Amino acid sequence: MSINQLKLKNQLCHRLYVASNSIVRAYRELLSDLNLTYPQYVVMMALWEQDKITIAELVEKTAIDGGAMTQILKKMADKSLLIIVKDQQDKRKRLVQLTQQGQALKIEAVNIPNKISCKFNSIDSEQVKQLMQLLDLVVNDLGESS
Amino acid sequence: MSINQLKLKNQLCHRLYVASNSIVRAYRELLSDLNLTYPQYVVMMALWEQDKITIAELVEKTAIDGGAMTQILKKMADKSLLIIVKDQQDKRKRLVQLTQQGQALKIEAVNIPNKISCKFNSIDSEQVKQLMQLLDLVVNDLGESS
DNA sequence: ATTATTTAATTTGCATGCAAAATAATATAT
DNA sequence: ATATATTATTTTGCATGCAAATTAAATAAT
Repeated sequence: MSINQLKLKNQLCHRLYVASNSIVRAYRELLSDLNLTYPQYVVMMALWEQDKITIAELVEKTAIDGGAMTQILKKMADKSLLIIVKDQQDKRKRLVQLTQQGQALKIEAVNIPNKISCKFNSIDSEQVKQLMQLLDLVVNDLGESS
Repeated sequence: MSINQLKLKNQLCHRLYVASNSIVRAYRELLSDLNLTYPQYVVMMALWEQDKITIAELVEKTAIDGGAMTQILKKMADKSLLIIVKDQQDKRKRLVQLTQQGQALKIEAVNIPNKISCKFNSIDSEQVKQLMQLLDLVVNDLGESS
C-alpha cells in the first residue's frame, strides 16, 4: 500500500512539478519576445493591476521569494521597466513603480493569455477553472503550516 | 476580456507555480531528515522502482533536466547513495545503480507519502486523483510542441 | 574506410527558490 | 529616553531549471 504510494506515477507533487515546469517552458518562448522571464512577467502583471506598491506587497501578491525579488527587480530596473523609490513615510519600505515603458509593455502582453490558451486542446475552460480551484485547496492546506 | 485574463487571479500558470513551490516546500522539511532535496528524492523514487538504468532513462522518468541531472547524481554519489558505472555495450551511456545505503533509505522514505497526505484536509483522495488527471492533460497538451 | 550525423553526457552561464545572516529603520517596553 | 524587539529589504551560499556549447562514442552515408 505505502509502497505503491512511493511510485512517481501516483504522486501529486511530481505531477505538479512536471506541469509547472512544462507550462513555464511554454511561456518562455512567448516571453522572450518581450525580453522577460516568467517571474519577471508575474511581477509585471502584478504591477499592471496595481502600480506603486511596496516590495512586500509585491512578494505577497506574486508569491515570489523576497530574496529573489530583490534580484528580479534590480534586473527589471536595469531594463527601465520600473523604478524603485524610497517611501518617505517609512524609510524601511521601498515602492515599485512602472515606467512609461513598463506600462506600454502591457499592450504587447495582452495577447499572451490567448496564445497560451490555444495550446490546450484536450482541456476546456470549465476544467481549467476546476483545476485552479483544486490547486487553491492544495495551497491553502499547505500554506497554513508555514 | 483579454485584460481580465492578464490578472494573476485568473491564470492557471501562476496557480501551478504557487502550488508546485508550495508542495515542494512541504516536502523539504520531511526530506531534510533524509538529507535529500526534492529532486534528489525524485531520483531515489525512480531508482527504487527500477535500478541500474541509464541517465537518459532517469531523465525521461523524472522529467529532471539533463544538465541538472549530472550535478544531482554527482552529489548523490558523494553521499554514497548510488554509483555511476559505464555501460560496456555502449560506452556513451552510463548506468546509475543504488548502493546498499541507497536501497536501505527506502525504508525510511516509505512514510513520507502518508505524512504529506495528512496535510491535505480540504481535499479528498478522489479530488487528488482528478487533479492528477487534469495535470496530465495539461502536460500532454504542452509537451507535444517541444 | 573515411566523413558526416546523431546520440549520451557534461560543462557553462544565467535566473531563480530558498534558508539564514546581515542591515537599516520603526515600534515597543521598561 | 534608552534598550529591545519587530519589520522591510538586502546579501550570501547552495541547489536546481534551462539553453547552448562541448566532448566522446556510436551510426549512417557516400
